Amino acid sequence: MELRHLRYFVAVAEERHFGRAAARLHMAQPPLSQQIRNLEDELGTMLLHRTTRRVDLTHAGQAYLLRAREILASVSAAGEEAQRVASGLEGRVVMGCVGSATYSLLPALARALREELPGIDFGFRGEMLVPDQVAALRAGDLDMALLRPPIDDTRLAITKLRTDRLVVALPEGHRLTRRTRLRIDDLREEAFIVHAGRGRSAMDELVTSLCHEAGFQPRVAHEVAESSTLVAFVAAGLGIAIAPEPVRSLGVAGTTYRLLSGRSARIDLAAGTRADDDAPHLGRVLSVLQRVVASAGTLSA
Amino acid sequence: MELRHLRYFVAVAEERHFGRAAARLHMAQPPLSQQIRNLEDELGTMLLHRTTRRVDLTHAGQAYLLRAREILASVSAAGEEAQRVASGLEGRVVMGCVGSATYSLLPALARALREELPGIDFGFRGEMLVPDQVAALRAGDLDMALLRPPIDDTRLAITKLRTDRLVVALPEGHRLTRRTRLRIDDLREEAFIVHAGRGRSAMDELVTSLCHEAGFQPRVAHEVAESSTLVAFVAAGLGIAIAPEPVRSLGVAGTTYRLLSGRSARIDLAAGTRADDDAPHLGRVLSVLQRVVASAGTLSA
DNA sequence: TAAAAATACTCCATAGGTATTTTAT
DNA sequence: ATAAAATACCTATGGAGTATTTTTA
Repeated sequence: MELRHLRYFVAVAEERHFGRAAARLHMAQPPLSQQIRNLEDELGTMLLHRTTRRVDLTHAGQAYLLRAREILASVSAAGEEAQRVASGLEGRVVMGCVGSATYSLLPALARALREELPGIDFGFRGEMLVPDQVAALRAGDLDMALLRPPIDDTRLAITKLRTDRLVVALPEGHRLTRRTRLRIDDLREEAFIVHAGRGRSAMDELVTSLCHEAGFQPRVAHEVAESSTLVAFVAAGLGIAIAPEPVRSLGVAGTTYRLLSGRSARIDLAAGTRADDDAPHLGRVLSVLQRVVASAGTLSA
Repeated sequence: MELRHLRYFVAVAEERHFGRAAARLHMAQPPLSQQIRNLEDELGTMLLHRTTRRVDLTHAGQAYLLRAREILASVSAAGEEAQRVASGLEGRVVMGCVGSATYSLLPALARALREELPGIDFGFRGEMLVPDQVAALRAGDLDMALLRPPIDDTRLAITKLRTDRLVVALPEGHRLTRRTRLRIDDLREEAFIVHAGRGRSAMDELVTSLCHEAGFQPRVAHEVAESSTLVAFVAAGLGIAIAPEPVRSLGVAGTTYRLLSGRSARIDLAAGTRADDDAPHLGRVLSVLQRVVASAGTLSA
């Protein structure tokens, strides 16, 4: 049994004439008759009812014609699908995102990806902490993660996407809101609200090191798991927080932001994948990602 | 592109080793490598990543493996389906039934058919009048009809199933209920409730001819479209009706039945199909039908 | 009797086999 | 050094062509 048999049978069934079917198949009539006979012998069932005047499908032949067409279409589709997979136009990506980019970047990214790579099936998980992203990537639960370096894991490939400035989130009416820019030293007496998870996040490490540089130990008032909670706590007057500039886009009432000065008051956004993951579509996803990241998700350069 | 290519690819993908795959396929390794290469050339996509130590699937290969397995399974399934169709184990039958057999015969028949011919897809339409059945058969809306002969249409094939006795349906307390058997002549003064539709039904023709034999014209009080309505009208005291014995199984409160004597007080039940319909499953359906009809649907021989 | 499918045969393209080389670990 | 795939070349099965016969409407 070969696809040839199906192609020949479909031709004869459609033409209802061996001669015309043979012409359509660019072959002579006798070998076509022979192949159809071989097919019927192999199936153990007559598919055609022949007279010299007319070729008719038997009931079995009618059923087989439907299936044969489906199979031939599947064979073509399978080849095309393989090509799309190879060229990175088809595939699945589950993408994780740190809290600070979840609300600003992820929606625009999801829209752009669905529009520009419609063949790729996306899953998104926002508000993830970096250590969880690393574990999920390695476990295969994520295929790509938008995270905050540094990442100390050689099994992951990290691509830097952009650098975000840092802002201080202040409750409305806070005394520091009178200033347009703040230095880290201005926060010496403040209560800090920080992220907490199963491990230290890059953002928290940075905040701690910035304070140490300025010669003080930050006073941690609350630990929260999500950026939205962080901002809500600030709005509630429970303390202040340092965050990447994109959290401004959360726009929670009662919170004001001020840029933090200093060369080191910056944090990178990067994309992480498994270093051994050579899925062809990841390259395409990454290039869309780089373009979207450059144009959206931050309010200034 | 032939099924051979898919079979070979599946074998190599599963064995992850050209040599073992070739052994499984009862062939030598070089022609197997050759065919896989031909497949990849035709698809324009690498499916396997070869080293001398390991054969791995590319991403395109992984996608293609799934499709190839599906296609090979479809090919087998298509052959088996064709055989089942040819042997009458698969197909579709829409079956019509006259009102007088709808409630007694049809449920038992449906159960038996679904049990004994699970591969066949059945549709049932009960309470049909014979002229409508004939038209529906010819239009292809029905494939088989349980009807009351005679049928005067050479394009239909009629198979007699059994002969039903006739009963008189009487309102409870009617004077004739004192007798155990009735002659047609006893009904001379009664008001008749008869079937009506787009044409005369066999049952009505028979009632009229029985009365004429007895020397009177039946007085028709009401015309109804369904057997259930007929019996309900009798129960309501609107008249009497003559019907095939199986209508007894309707069991409507307020109606009593008495057998009608006489050699001609009988009517056949038959199955009708299109004479040119040679669908293999019809024979199987018909034989189940004959067995069910013999054992059920009538209260006596 | 005429149109079309089935036979009978012939040929050659290519699937498959054998021997060997190349390659990556 | 070795296991395994690729290459080169050969063989032969069977798919396809040509000529003819058979069938039935």
